[in-house]
Amino acid sequence: MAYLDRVFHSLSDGTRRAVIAQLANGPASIGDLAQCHHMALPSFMKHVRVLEESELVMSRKVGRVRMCELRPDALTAAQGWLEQERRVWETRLNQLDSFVETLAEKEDKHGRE
Amino acid sequence: MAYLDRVFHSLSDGTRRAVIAQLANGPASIGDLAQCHHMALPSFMKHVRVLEESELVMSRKVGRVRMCELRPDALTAAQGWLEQERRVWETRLNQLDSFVETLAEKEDKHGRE
DNA sequence: ATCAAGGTAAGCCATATAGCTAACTAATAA
DNA sequence: TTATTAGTTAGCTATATGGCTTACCTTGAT
Repeated sequence: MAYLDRVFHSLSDGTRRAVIAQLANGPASIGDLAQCHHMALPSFMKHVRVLEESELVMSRKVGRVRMCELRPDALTAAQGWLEQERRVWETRLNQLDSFVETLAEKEDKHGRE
Repeated sequence: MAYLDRVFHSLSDGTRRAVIAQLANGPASIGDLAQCHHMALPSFMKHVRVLEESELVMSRKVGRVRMCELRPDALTAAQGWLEQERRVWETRLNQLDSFVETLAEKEDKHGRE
């Protein structure tokens, strides 16, 4: 699976988006996260693994608890893709606009002849 | 499934992202899209359906061919979510920064005492 | 040294996904 | 009117997902 596939797949789950939102406010342990989403620990581990594989989150063990935190550049790839596509789209719309405008001008001239 | 779930899920597939990129350059029929991705028509229909259910794409039938086009506001929801999360994250970092700075100042003062 | 707590591994289950083929429908071209 | 073309529906397969439980391992507290 490609990198962007993993990123967007990570984001496609409400629980994982909530985790990201939560981690944006500071690190948390797996236990904390699981408890506050009313989910069994192993279930939550999977989410954390997905988030790590998409490089949105990183974690390390301190004693027997694993702390998770958001990666600094977490969302830039996704944002980058969206922005680029939007730019292409808007550029095309502008071109269409001016094309239609040109047409209208010609129509106009034609009308006046 | 929630709206954002659907949107990000749509974007989590390379083929669908390619379709979006393609449609940003103008409308296309299902047949066109399928052919240019070397895929059977019915397989492609599923992708188009997913894209429509996530409100990224709309389509209508003209004669016997179905034309697909990007929705004007397609990517704004996804962009919005990303931007907001990023803002939260950066705000927190700034606060941390100034907190550390304050600490450093106090340390400094303390040192001079 | 022992026990509790937090995490991890393994494996079960129901559902969803991404692809396919084959059969059907509806619009167009000959 | 008959073929051809473009979509569509139905159904198959293999794999992935999101949840669970149960058993195990490590670390920290008593």
